[in-house]
Amino acid sequence: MNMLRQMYLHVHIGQNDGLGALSMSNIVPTVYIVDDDISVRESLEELVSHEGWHPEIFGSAEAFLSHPRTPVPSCLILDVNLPDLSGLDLQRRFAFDQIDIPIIFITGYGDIPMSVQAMKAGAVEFLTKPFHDEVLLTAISQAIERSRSVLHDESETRTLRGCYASLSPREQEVMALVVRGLMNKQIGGELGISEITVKAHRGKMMRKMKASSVADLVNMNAKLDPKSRG
Amino acid sequence: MNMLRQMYLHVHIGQNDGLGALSMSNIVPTVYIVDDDISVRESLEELVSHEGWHPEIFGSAEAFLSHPRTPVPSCLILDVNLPDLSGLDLQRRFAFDQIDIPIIFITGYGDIPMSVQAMKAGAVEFLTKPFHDEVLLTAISQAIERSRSVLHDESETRTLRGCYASLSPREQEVMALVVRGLMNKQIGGELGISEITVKAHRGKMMRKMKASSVADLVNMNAKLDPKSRG
DNA sequence: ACAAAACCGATACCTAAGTATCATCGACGT
DNA sequence: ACGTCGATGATACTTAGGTATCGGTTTTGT
Repeated sequence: MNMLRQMYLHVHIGQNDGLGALSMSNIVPTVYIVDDDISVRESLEELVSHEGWHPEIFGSAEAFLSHPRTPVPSCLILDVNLPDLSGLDLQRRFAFDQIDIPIIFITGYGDIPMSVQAMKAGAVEFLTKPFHDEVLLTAISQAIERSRSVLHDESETRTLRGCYASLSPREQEVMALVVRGLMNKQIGGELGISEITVKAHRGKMMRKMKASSVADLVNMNAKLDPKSRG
Repeated sequence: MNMLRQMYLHVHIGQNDGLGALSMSNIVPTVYIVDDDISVRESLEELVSHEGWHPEIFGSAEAFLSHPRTPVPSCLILDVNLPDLSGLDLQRRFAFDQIDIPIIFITGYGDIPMSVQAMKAGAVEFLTKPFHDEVLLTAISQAIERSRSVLHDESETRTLRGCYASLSPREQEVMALVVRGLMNKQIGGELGISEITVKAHRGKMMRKMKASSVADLVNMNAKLDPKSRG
């Protein structure tokens, strides 16, 4: 336990690894704790900080929502039975808002339909009190791993969207046809323009997208538009 | 209800849609029912067949396992509490054997950890008795939809694997470098052969893979090797 | 041992892709 | 009104990709 804490402390104050903020391997993850029971909050806070993570506690879903979230790997330990806005409500709201934060539910009074709904909606874990600390800690680790990969993915997608948005309408059209494997003359036919003009658009598009090859571009497009694949 | 049954009957005896067996839209899906309670089996069998699906009933996990499964869209209604091999055991076994059949759990005596485990392992639904017929029927519909897409996917992947397996070792190496976006001369450099030889391998590879373009090939490769992407 | 296939490479030829330069036209904003 | 940018296209040139045909060696399976 103590070693773990030291390790996190060390990497926290250590040098950047050269990969930039995207690697996130030198950042202390945040564990949000939302529970209306003050004693639960405090004991979880202690447990989480003792493992080297950064805890942030809230007494209600509303309090959590009004708090700005920083872009670091994080997860949410969420009581199902909250006054006003319940844990499941909050999860639904995140889904609606396209916010992907891994959720670990805990509850004293839960039932099977509740747990099934939570898991269907993508929860990492659904624990009933009382539970062993290690079970929760394992779940947190998994959740944070997932958060890491989600953040990495989102940052990549944001960059791609930025590139794509910088394309002119024509360049976007040309790109769509290039990733479908059409030749320049076919693209020209589709768009009713000459082959040489297609080459001009295509070249500019490739530079704007920072794509080094068609293969590269196809992979970018798959990330931008996942349903472009069967 | 009656209309539904007639509809399924109609498509069953109707003509093929011209898309081949892959479309599966003219095939009656199979619903496997595994429960040790004979009265449950019979009532579910009646319910399922009344909806136009083809029920197959089993009294134990072992009986189900020894029965050959046909390649049609299907799902499994599985009692959690079975003697010998439990429902969760069976699910684990399917996961181990890479068999992807959508599972709907039903149980009279279940708890939350059980349901959470089942859902984590990919179950479509986890119902506690008693439940309304329509809830189960909705779950079955979803499960069969999933099965349809899984079958479609698997058949596609099988075809691709067949093509890939027909490639010579060298052709496979060339393909790997082509989908990474390398030019022929670079590929030659990597493999220590001349550019013209790369062209020969590449041409033969493209024909064997039935790929009409590099874009096409990249998409094929993504299906064959999903982790080739970030 | 012999045939088949894989592997390698050269010449020749054609098509496709990419770049650079120049030019025209219209839309949009200052 | 002027400048910028997007879109279009022509000429000219270079590089890359693809095929066909020929030849050779090595490996492999029967």
